[in-house]
Amino acid sequence: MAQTGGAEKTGSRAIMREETERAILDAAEVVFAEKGFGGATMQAIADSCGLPKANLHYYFASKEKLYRRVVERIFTIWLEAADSFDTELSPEAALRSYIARKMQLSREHRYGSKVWANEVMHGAPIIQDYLETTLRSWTETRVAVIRRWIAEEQVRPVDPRWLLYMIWATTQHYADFAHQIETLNHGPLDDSQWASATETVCDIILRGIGIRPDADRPA
Amino acid sequence: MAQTGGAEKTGSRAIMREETERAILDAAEVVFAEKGFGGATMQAIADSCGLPKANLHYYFASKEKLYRRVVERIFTIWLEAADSFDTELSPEAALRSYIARKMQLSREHRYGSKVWANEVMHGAPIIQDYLETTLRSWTETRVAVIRRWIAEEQVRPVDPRWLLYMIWATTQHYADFAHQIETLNHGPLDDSQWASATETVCDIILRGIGIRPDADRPA
DNA sequence: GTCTATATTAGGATAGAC
DNA sequence: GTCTATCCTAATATAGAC
Repeated sequence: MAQTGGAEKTGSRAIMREETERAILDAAEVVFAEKGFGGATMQAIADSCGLPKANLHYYFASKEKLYRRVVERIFTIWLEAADSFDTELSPEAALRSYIARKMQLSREHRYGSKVWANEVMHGAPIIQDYLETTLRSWTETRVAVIRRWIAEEQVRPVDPRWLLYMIWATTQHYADFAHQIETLNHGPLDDSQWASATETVCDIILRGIGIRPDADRPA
Repeated sequence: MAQTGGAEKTGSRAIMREETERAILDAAEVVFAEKGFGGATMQAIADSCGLPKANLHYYFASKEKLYRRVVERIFTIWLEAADSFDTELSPEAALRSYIARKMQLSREHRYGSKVWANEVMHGAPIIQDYLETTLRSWTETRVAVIRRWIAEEQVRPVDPRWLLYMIWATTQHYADFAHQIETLNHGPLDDSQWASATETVCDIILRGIGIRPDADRPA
């Protein structure tokens, strides 16, 4: 039982703690995504990671604190993905890599996306400050870049905000509405369907803002 | 007090009942949208429409039955809007009117949209049958129409499903993520912003699928 | 650190007077 | 049909043994 007294490995107590916390956070993310904050129960989360309910309260003082940690973890992942919108690149390259990354996130972090969507839909009680600081400043820099592209006539004149919202909405839809998509698809999307959807989203948006992605390809 | 015994107007009892039901449903829609099913309480709904909690149970046997009625009412509104995708029209006219109608719905029925999004995100426990019947058949007819447009070379070859998901996602985003949009916008969108967003969404999508909306306009 | 047992409160639902 | 008072389950949170 390395759990109780084991100090045979360097820092094993701290590591054990982190591993347990991570297991709880993983389980909580799924339960919060599927049931919402109000519908989720500590019992369900505990069952899902095979711990007694009381242990959750040992690691996280309250349901709300646990939820907050889940949301913060998701925001971090989103922020990293946001970097793939590289303002140094051409409009086509920057938007393609950003959209592709967001689609990948929707596939790999469906539950995180749902928790985020829930949080925003319910008025962002926990992460309002992130919206007003980090997200706002990220958005403003990208809006400025898109405006520059428009001024340089690399992109057709469109309001950059509506463009960004379209990218967010479309990519996140594949996570948040996965259940609806899978119902219509008679099952989960396979690799080629994900690739096709990503390609189509890129192409429609790029052409939509006046970039011809396959201008140099044979018709 | 026409409420108790009043028969002085034709069918007043039935009318009173409908009015009360409607008031409860309206309040419930907002509370379910803002808190989710699990987070919503009968007390909050009762307070919101100024009735004692017990009256809600007189009109709706359980919280779940009330929720079901709210979701069904929303689905009806959505279905009517779906008719604005008129398969007789040209691709441009059909898609423009459909997108515009969906944007209008997002503006006028923000809470309904959120309830729907919540329901789907949580696995559609209540409306799974609608997804499998009504929504699926509606989708299949539209997919067929778009395929015909593609065959006739009126539309660039894109998978019709990804196109429909993009339209749904983008338009519904303005309702479901209204809080985030309003945070970034320092307040609600005004009339001209809604018009501009609608126009931009139409233009990007139409151009994206190979239709030049302003081909006949002066540059 | 882990787990069993329990305190406490919130919330769905109902009984019964009016 | 409306409202007050209440029942009862479920869920958060904690106490305390191990």
